[in-house]
Amino acid sequence: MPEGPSIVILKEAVQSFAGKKIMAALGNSKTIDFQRLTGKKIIEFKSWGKHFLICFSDFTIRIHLLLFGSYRINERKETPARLSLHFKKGELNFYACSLKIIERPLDEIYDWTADVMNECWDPKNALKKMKSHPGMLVCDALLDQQIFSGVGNIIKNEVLFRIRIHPESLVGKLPSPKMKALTTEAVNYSFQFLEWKKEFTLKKHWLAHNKKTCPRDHVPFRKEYLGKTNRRSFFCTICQLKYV
DNA sequence: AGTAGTGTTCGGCC
DNA sequence: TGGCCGAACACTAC
Repeated sequence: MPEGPSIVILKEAVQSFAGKKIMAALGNSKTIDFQRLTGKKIIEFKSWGKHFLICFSDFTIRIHLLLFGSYRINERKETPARLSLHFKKGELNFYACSLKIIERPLDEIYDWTADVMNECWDPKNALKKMKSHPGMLVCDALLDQQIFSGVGNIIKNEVLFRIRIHPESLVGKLPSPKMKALTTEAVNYSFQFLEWKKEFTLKKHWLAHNKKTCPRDHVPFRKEYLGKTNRRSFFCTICQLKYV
């Protein structure tokens, strides 16, 4: 489910509920006051990276699907919903997700230029942020939601393979064209991810993630748990250069 | 059939 | 004070 492009798919899928009034709200969430939602009109749906945002006139529900979260539109699962929104016609159900009410205006909270899928995305800001952390590993930089909001582990592995950079390269040691390629490919692959996910052909197009052999050099991929968060990294030690 | 993982937060511990 | 670690979430795919 949950990398940025999947949230864009969710946002598109729920558009019919934009502008609609919530007739009833329920679920097993401990952080949501369901009373507050009933009778409220959804102004619009937004997203920031992996955050899905349901906007009302005076507050916003932030939904994060984490690793296992899921949703159903006009359908229900067996398990109890964390948040279930009922409309005059249809319903929207979320499961195993993290919910939070945001009271402040979103523009005060979110840097829209950091979201690789957003039209406000600005690579100059990403470059500036990376330059302020020269000792950071590129694998950590790509997963840093303040720099590349929406990028997850699959996108990280695919981007680094495509631009031939070793995940343990230091941000400050990347030649400037490689820095640029990082920002360009993070966006480019995210939109390819979006299209392939819609076609249900995402996995078929993986070149590195979960793969055994490098398609360029025909040698085994390294599989290591790297970076601050010890996430799975698949990389080729021949074609992916380590800048240190 | 068991296990790891597209992610993040939080609390405990050193 | 801060960084590191495990737990929690609950399901699917290999």
